[in-house]
Amino acid sequence: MKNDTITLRSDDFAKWYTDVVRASHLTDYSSVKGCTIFEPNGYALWEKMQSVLDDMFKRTGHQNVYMPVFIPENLLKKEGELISGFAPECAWITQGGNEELEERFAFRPTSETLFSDYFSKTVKTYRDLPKLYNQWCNVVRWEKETRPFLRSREFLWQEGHTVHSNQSEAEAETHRMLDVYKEFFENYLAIPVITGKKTEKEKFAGAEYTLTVEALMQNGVSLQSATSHYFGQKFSKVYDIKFVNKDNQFDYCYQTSWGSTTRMIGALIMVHSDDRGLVLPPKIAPKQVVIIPIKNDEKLVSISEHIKDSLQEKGFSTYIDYSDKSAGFKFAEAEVNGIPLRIEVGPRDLDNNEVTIVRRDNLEKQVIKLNDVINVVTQQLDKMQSDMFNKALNNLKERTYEATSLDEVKDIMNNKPGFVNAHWCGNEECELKMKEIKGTKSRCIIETKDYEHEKCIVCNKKAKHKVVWGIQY
RNA sequence: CGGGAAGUGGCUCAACUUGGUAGAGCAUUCGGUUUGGGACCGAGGGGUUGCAGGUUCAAAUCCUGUCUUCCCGACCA
Repeated sequence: MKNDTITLRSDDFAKWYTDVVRASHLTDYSSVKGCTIFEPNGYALWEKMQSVLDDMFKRTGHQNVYMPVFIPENLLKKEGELISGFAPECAWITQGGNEELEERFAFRPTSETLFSDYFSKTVKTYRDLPKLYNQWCNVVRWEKETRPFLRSREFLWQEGHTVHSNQSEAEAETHRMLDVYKEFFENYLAIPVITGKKTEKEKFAGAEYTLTVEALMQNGVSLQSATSHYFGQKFSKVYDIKFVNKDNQFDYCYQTSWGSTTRMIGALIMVHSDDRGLVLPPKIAPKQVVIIPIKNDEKLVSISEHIKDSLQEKGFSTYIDYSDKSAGFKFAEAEVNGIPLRIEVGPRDLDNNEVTIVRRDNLEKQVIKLNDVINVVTQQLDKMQSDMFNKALNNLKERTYEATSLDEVKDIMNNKPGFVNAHWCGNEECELKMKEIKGTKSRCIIETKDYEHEKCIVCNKKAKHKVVWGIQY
């Protein structure tokens, strides 16, 4: 009998998603709405993502810091756009011990204000610049509707905050970090993405502009997966981040921020997983290989251990399932947990000096010689990584459309939703009109000149942009 | 925040309509046999029915409130 039954993707995608999250023991619910417990499997996955990203940040010259969780109301409110964007979802601390606080504190929903306040104290001269900081932390946003990883009241993330002496350097940083995210998504998470600028309506509160990484889920719904913002001097003027430039003049800094969250775990699930549970790309799977002795037999176990040692020596994260469950149970469990490769060590194969190796993504079985284990594992993990990317890329291509009328968009979104490329005049009313079609929103602006002789898909007036549209999670 | 559904041992659910000693399967523990797709036999343990209040001789069951989860919309990573 099965422990956890997973709803079929085709029956109910949303239900399937939460079933996979639970069945693979990534998270469990806590008693506070929208706050989940990261179970060992889920936290290991986050740690792996952190370590890869952190390494990429370090290689691009960033340093980690840590800011407090509390933001005094005054500090938060200095920048008007930011507070109007975040005020509705702030959690406030009003009491300390038994004393009512004179000024309430927000639990950080994002830390621009804290970083800006800090920069205003520490940046004095152009020689102090740039400052390239990042912090790993939790943030709180009091969401009304919640869903594991995709939308929760507390979530884990990384937020980079940088200050520069000039605009071009800051803008270059904004683009550079977008590229870092893109590389991370494509090379590690095996998720093809589109990138571009958000429209005014969709940009981050307080940013001059927002660059975004957008991914497409198996069901054609799009997910904003990471963002990089250019602030110009907006915050530096409000928070007084001044420095003396080379000409001995005061100038305000140019700032950026960029972030990615545990939502990426949700993307990973919705892009790759299947009706049996989690499917993880090898480069991000905390455990890459599981060895399953078919019987609890001394010889099988010692060979399993030998295989494990040699794989670990080569840097593959490997473990043996020693439990005395039946073989079938262990297979199923490895599958629901998304272990990329499984090696079955059983007496039948062993008589021929062979083992069976099974890939999680396509469930293909291969009987191989013991001597070939390392080669085949190396090869198959590599192949699996690129196969998963290509499969996701095919879905993306299949679901990318060009449209010139609202009827076409309606047709697409009702039948096989995805990314719809269409021209747009730049007016918010037309964005809102698109939203009436199953909540279709602009994902990002495509950098192209091809709008020049085109008309807005909604109002038929002269187009200003070509935009990717999609239904969002 | 609107519309719908649901909360009963760890999990999936039954009993609720018509109030009257809370039940099953799976999981778990012990013993044994097993082990190539979620094993089998035997014996145990585990629940003040989400929480709070009300109605009643009596509440899992009826009423009110509240919290949490799921699905669908409006808002955001």
